[in-house]
Amino acid sequence: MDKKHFPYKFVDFLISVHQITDKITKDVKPEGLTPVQFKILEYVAANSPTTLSQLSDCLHMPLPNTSRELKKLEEKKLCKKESGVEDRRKQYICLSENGEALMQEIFKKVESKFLDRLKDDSQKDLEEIDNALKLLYTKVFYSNHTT
Amino acid sequence: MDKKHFPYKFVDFLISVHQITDKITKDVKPEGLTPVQFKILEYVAANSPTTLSQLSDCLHMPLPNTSRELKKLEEKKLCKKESGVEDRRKQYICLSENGEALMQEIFKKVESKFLDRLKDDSQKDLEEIDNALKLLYTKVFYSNHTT
DNA sequence: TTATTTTGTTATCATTTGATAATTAAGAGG
DNA sequence: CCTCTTAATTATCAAATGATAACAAAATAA
Repeated sequence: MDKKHFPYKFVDFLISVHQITDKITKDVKPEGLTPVQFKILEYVAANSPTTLSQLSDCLHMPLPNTSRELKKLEEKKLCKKESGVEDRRKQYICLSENGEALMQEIFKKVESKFLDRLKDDSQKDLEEIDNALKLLYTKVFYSNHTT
Repeated sequence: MDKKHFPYKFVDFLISVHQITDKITKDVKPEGLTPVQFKILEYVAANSPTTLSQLSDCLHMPLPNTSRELKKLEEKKLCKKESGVEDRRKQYICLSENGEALMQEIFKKVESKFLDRLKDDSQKDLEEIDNALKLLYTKVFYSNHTT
């Protein structure tokens, strides 16, 4: 297979995405949550239900710290923890009702800020963008839970 | 304009990109650099030359802290600082030779890890992906330096 | 049964990062 | 000249995060 390298660089793309996302999410982040706590909420929102170990693995933070931060999130009534039935060591983690509401509101704001950036684009442009998002999502930024 | 919302959600895309990128850059990050310091290097690599104020603005960190961390980066011989000629208050910041080399090596590794994910794709797929990256870059994740 | 592994908790300490005030130096404008 | 603003530095303290050890409880294997 002739794998000549891309004319376009992933790194450029990633840095750009990262910068814009940072800028947009900046004034959307709720008060009273530390960055790490927000990261956890984000992860749980996208991968619910999950376990402490999985959280710890995927967010690259030691289990004791994950446990500590999750405890705080429970105290803030944003997360729920529940022992598994088949394996009672495992703690299954979900967002609470409050947590769901919070994250949905935040996601909605982010979504609308991005759509604002596209307000001068034609319907055709929007469709192209939509297709590009889908394509990259399925072909590149898929997550293989096998590793 | 009929701005019906996208079938595909930006937030899903962003979270996915963020997770994959995190995973891929994790074992690429150099020893002896704190996360913030790496973030600074990344920014400088992409926006060189820049100033302390700009760094502070874009990375959402207070100027004194930016100054402190940059000083450490200078001590590690990864950044250079130079007073402006027209306005001698401004400090223009670039990567040093070492810094350039370090970041290029890291970017290269990230790049190749992404290409690894695509090793089973056809040439046609790769072209489509390349086009999608370009499209999103120019239409969505462009940075307007005007704000 | 006993030993071992997995999952998570609690406690503790070091490091990193955030936040703020005080200060210096240079430019802008009166 | 003097005042005001901007860019950056230094110092300091609080808060968040990282890292590690010791422990407990449930599953698994011997």
